[in-house]
Amino acid sequence: MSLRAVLLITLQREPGTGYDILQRFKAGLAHVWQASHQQLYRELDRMRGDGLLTCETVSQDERPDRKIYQLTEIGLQALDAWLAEPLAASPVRQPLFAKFFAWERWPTDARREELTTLREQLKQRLKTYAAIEREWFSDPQALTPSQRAPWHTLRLGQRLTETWMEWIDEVQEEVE
Amino acid sequence: MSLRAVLLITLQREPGTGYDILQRFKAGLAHVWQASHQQLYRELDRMRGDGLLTCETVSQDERPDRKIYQLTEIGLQALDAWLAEPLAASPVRQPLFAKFFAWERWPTDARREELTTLREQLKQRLKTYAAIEREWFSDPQALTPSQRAPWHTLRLGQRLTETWMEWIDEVQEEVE
DNA sequence: TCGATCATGTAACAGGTTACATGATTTT
DNA sequence: AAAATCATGTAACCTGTTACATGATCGA
Repeated sequence: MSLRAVLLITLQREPGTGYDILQRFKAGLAHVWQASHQQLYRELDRMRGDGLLTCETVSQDERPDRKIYQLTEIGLQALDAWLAEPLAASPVRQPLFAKFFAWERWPTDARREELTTLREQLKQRLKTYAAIEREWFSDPQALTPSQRAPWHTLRLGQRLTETWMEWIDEVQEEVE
Repeated sequence: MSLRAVLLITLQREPGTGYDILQRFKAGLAHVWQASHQQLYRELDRMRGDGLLTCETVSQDERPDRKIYQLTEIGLQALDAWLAEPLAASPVRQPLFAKFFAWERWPTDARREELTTLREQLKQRLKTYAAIEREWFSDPQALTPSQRAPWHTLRLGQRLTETWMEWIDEVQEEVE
């Protein structure tokens, strides 16, 4: 259901195509949701079938058609129902932690590479977040409450990432 | 693959039944992995079919049979292969963040309840972590490296949970 | 000329959830 | 008398991943 809800939210803000939404996931929603294009196209078609969206096909010269999706009244109601319902707690799944439970069998080289690579990815993630912050939230004090709310999520994303990075540094320092 | 790897690790430490593993997930591995009993029984049977595990059925009076699973040589090799291979970055999926992007449509009551409930769950999680720490890692200084490694994962679990809780407090303070 | 971007999909498979099912024993 | 614990499963379904497919334009 959550992918569906995320699609309802982004299309409620602004109608768009599957491709457009993919770009939003990469740009302004990188800390919120990721999905493959296959998943998006399939889910958008299902949502249209369920009456949550309408689809308008726009022909373009020299380019594939664009299928622009837009919320219906039913879609809006589904969104409101989802917002009213508290989320279930998300299950814990940390495959990296599992490796620490097999410490004796985990070769030192592999461990070093694993942690270094992860640290790089997290650093990259922080860069992405900083770019989003510059682009959308350059002056946090000047934001209206409904603009400030998404900004909070970005801040948490940053802090969680920082917490991870600090931990990696500590672990590496201790075992090297 | 990750569930399979977690099963390999826990069975390598000590053979056991699906039910046993479920208890380990609740007790000492609560910050690492969660899975339902259905998933465990299905996966254990598949792993036996793939030659990663052997299964010994032990009859008990007055109780259902216990099926004790144990790693085979092939299972050990599969574990080593998994440890050597770096993990793929885990996809970002934060349905709660999505709600913040629909701030205007998110009723105040629902939001308050959502955050309060989540905070309670996180607090509960910290209690669970504290219990694990008391039980398994009561004297961190005295641990051998291979005992200390899992302890590190518990510490990160705690810090991430604390980061979340601090953020909830800040958000609630700002909007109330 | 090669890779990236624009723009859409189908099909098979893997992983996870929910519902249903059984039945004795122990604890409250 | 009711609920939790012990111990196993089947079946249907939903969600996410991987592989395959098409085809034009634009910049290096």
